[in-house]
Amino acid sequence: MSLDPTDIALLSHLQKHGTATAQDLAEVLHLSPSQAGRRRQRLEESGVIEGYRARIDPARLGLHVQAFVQVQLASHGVEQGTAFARLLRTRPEITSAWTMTGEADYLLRVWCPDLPALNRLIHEVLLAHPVVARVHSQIVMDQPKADAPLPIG
Amino acid sequence: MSLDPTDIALLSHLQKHGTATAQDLAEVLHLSPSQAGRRRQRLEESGVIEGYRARIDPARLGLHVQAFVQVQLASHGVEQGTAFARLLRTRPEITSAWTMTGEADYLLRVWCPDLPALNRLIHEVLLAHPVVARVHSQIVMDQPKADAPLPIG
DNA sequence: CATTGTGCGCAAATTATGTGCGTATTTTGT
DNA sequence: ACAAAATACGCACATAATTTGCGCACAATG
Repeated sequence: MSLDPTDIALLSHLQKHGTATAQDLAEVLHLSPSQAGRRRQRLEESGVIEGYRARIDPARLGLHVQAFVQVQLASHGVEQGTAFARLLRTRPEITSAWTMTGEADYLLRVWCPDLPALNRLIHEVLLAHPVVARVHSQIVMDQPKADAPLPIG
Repeated sequence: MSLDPTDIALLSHLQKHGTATAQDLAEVLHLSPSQAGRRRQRLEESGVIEGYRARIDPARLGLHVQAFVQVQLASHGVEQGTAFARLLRTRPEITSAWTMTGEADYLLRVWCPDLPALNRLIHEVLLAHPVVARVHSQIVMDQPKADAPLPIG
């Protein structure tokens, strides 16, 4: 499926205003509400739009500590990888995980209520896991740009 | 404002299903649609819910390269900080930026169409800026866990 | 140059939202 | 412990949004 400029504008708007009605979109796109709705539906069904999320203030949930944890595994077999991937999936405080070029095997983004909780995560969950060799954690002090929409157009 | 268990359940659901109707929420929470809607409204107005976003498949937008860039500034005055913060705001391909404990001053998460574009970002935007002293970039190879909801409950 | 396909707006049926209102439940203060 | 106040609740109904069918216009295709 290919995206025309109207699709791009629609995605760009929905990325910022996820609850925009078909009528709102119609105004932005200079289209009728029915047609705007049909385009959205098409983008949802084709998977370009993966879903919708409410954004919640972490502090209001008591999540006061955001940190990045770099993890090195003991060895680099397929088995170790899947075992660690399983761990990632089961821990909700790990909200994102990446593998990257460079020295560390994994970069984790984690949210915890406080420093003791982060400490427990590191020592009782990550380091306690047999495939984990080393971790290095950095605590977020400030987030001058917070999860902005993807660059479109 | 304090959050009771019903609020938590509501937030948890909206965080995954941002377009849930008041009726959907009513079912999940064992509440009437009107009351579910009122709770949602209250959480929006009080700022607990910061907004709603559509999640878009980056690859479908042609964004094939995700990377993290660590940046060290030339000096650490307030002026350098605000100058760099201004740069962050104007560049859409930088979707997040953090300051953290440890050696590097900033960690940036960036999305680019391809490696040449990332290279241009680094050399023509970041390193070209007078306050930037050093950058170190790591390209994401895989993301085993992708922007999961915040841990609630 | 005809045919096919795609995108469009309109209209109407269906579905969802949101507010007034009266009742129930919980909290607060004495 | 108990009365008063505050908060949360469901129902009903008015308003708003969605989502189809349908016919028309325009562009691509052969």
